[in-house]
Amino acid sequence: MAIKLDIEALLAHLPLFRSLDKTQLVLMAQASQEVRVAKHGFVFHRGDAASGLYVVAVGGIKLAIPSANGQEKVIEFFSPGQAFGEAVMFLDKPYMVQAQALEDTLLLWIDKQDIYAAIDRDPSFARRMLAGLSLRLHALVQDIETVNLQNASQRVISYLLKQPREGEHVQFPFNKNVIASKLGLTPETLSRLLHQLNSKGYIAVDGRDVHILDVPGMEAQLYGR
Amino acid sequence: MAIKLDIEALLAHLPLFRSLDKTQLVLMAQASQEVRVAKHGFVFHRGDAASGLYVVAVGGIKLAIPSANGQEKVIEFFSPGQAFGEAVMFLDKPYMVQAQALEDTLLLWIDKQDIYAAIDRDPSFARRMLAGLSLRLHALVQDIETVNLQNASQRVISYLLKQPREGEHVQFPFNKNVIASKLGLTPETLSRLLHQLNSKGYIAVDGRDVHILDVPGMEAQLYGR
DNA sequence: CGAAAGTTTGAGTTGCTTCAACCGCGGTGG
DNA sequence: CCACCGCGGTTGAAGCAACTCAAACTTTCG
Repeated sequence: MAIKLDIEALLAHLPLFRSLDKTQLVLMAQASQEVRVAKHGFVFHRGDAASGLYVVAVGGIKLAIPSANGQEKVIEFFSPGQAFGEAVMFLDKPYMVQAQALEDTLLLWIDKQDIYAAIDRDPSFARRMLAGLSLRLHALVQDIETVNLQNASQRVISYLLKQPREGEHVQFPFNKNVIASKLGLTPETLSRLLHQLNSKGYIAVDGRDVHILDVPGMEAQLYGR
Repeated sequence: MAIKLDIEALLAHLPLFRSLDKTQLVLMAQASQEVRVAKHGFVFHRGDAASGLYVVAVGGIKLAIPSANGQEKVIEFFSPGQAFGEAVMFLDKPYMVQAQALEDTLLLWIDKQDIYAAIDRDPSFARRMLAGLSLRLHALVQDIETVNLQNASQRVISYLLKQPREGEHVQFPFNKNVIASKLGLTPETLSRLLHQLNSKGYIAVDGRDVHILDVPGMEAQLYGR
């Protein structure tokens, strides 16, 4: 974990900061702090006070809602270049989710005040921020849609089809039990459904590797039956 | 539906516009247009292009995701003073939800460009906008929590406890039908659960009127068992 | 190489839905 | 004025999709 990084360069190609000019970028870079979190380590817990936002530089983060009985519901994943924790920052509420590292992760942390300053200096930064939040909102609404309007099999199918794929090849980025939670399923159910889609000839499963064989057939499942 | 309204005064006490000074308020009022929608009428459908935001002046609106088989999943309700449609405005995507009037409703519509202009003129307006979106996001995450982590009975209980109540009295603002959809239940299940909570002595149901009798007992249901 | 974590498979259970019938009430037209 | 319709709501019975529990198998990693 001894990575030396050029914060300014890193920030420069984040969507969020792309509109900033050189001067502001330098200010932002100065304002940000490195945070290192080991795999399975927590960035924050539910109930913690929010005083800034995080940007993933290296690694991966999952946001989840913890439940009483040790369960958790995964809300979203964040990979390098993505920001999280911005939403709560603008409210004066504590986090209602927890953030946990899926692998050894390097984050940048930027204080609320510095973000506010950037908003005041540059309206187009405010717009980017607004667009970012809107995107997040959009994704959540989609999640609500899948959980409420689609059955287990359809959820798996739409997840697979939504994954970025090279050719017909897709790979699960994390443990299946984390994916299952994101989809609102138990790991057992996910396993069974993958097996089922496999034997129906829609996909070919091999561990975390999946080959999508019949896109039209799968899409048909999302509407018919 | 022949209400004459003072747009400026109306806007003035919306949280969103509260920070605007007199000059800007006038600009905003000039930019906004009245839109009238009869009960059950649609403000927009899924797939429509979004080019501005709406503020409820009189009446009530529900946002919902339509599904193939004529079902729909209710996402949120909006009452006078609340704004909706802002999120999609910042993205260049069509609406993924539909907005329908729950009663005869009067809306104000403000064009995207005018909102952008206000953001550019006044950073504190941008902040309010950000806070508004964050709040929306927060609510959605809570919904995801209830749907995924609580059973049907707990969902009804938390809904009842969340409703604004005068003394111990609560009233369903709409058809139980619509409430059920918001909670991710069928109307039948909602009816049965209300009956059940009634006979257990937690509440007293009379049509749309509910008396909350045993708050501690209900809260206990959210954790235990 | 061994322990721990992740995954699959099987069997049994259940919470909620579905389907269907029925009730009560408000509106409407004959 | 009353019969009728239609809609929102309730109640009952039956079904099923997904979960729970449990055990075996596989991969990961110290």
